[in-house]
Amino acid sequence: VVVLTNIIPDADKRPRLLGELSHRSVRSSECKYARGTEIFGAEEPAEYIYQVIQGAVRTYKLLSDGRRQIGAFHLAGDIFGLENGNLHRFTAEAIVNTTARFMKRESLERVAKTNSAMIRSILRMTTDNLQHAEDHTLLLGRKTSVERVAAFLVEMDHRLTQAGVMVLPMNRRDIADYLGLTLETVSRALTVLKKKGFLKFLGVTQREIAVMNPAGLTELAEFDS
Amino acid sequence: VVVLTNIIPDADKRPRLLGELSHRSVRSSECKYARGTEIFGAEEPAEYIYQVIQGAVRTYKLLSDGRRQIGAFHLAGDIFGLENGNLHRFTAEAIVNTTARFMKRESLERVAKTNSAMIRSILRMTTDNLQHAEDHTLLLGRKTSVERVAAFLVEMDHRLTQAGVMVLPMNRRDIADYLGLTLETVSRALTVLKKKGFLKFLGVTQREIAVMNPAGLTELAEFDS
DNA sequence: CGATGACTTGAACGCCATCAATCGCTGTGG
DNA sequence: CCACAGCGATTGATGGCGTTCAAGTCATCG
Repeated sequence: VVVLTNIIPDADKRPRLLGELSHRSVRSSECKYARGTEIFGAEEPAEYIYQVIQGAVRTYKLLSDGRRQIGAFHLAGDIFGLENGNLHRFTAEAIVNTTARFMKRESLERVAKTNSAMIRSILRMTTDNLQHAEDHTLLLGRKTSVERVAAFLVEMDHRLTQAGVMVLPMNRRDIADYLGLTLETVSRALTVLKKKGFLKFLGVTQREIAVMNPAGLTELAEFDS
Repeated sequence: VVVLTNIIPDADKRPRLLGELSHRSVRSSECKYARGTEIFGAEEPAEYIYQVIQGAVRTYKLLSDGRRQIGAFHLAGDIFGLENGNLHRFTAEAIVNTTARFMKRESLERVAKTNSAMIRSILRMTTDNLQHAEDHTLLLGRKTSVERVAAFLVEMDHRLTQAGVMVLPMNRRDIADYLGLTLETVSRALTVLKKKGFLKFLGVTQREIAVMNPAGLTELAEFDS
């Protein structure tokens, strides 16, 4: 499944891609994953950390009977698979055909031992993940279905809208498993928002969405306080 | 509300209390909070970080209409209020009369600038918080009411059972707001677990609980994979 | 074209929320 | 000392939101 397509011997020469993590002594490689394939599994040794170059990734946990909770979607530029223990706590899968860069966690830790800027970067990313997870607990614990979908749209709007249109890489089931709902409920909530005039479907696929009323959507999403 | 009771000029002399955070140049103080009082509010500047010496603390977020989601309970020894941004993301309140130690965040950061062991400690604590939040999203997104209450009991059993009995510091509403339920549903779930013989109420208050069947409870709680 | 997958929509059900009554314990004041 | 208010908790009755089950549409692909 994993096809190595390129070896980049010196990450430092392509500074923008891994952002703060770039460091001359950390080597990284690129790799393509077909739609639907696993990148790493929960409880596997966390040998690498990853950055999405192009495409989209979901990270999730499963219960024994198959119930799934997606913790986050990772889009171009996002880092995922960063663990502090030795094992991955989520399974990661490509949502669409995806290119990811990866680097040995070991190398990162070796650098972090002596380079406090690197530790800071890792801390910063961990904190960002924490903040996202905390906001998500409020959503999952206390928001209604329409509020959840509105919050999802606001989040995705920020992350992938270009020229007034966002093209969702994930299907309704993924959205549902991210929001703690069923795909039918997600669909109904989208219909409600469409009827309110907050959004429009553009293409034939129902995944190209234009937000008509960002303020209304944000208010509905019931963010903090 | 905040009553300063003690100034400890050199944290290093009491190494066990602040654990990994102990450092000779970080000064900390102690303080008592009466049951129900606020320790810090969401969106306030994060001037201090705290450790529970005795008692219990809840940290939560609110929606505009009063819906509340408790993110975590903090018991003796737990650190809370650690932020990487400049503002607190939760409100913190004492659940019962509580003694907490606190120290200037600024001092901590000053030490962290040159002391990589300190950054590591902070990273470790942040990671622990992240892991807890991630497990909690699975619970809130996908578990049934009885599974949630069972998971809560397993968690609390580990953290505060002594001599086979745990004495919960929080009331049913707090538990409900932690689990994304109502207090009535929590009460009914506890009744179900009692009737199954998994637990017993001991005192007159319904907050002293003995777990009769930890394995059964853990299975019901539906932890990962 | 038939098969398949993604999505929507409808109908019925069920879990949990809501509303309400009751119980027991605690503390307070007559 | 006891009546009574107040709080925490349980229990019951009812209702509603989201789930489940099912049908149907549309686009894609063999």
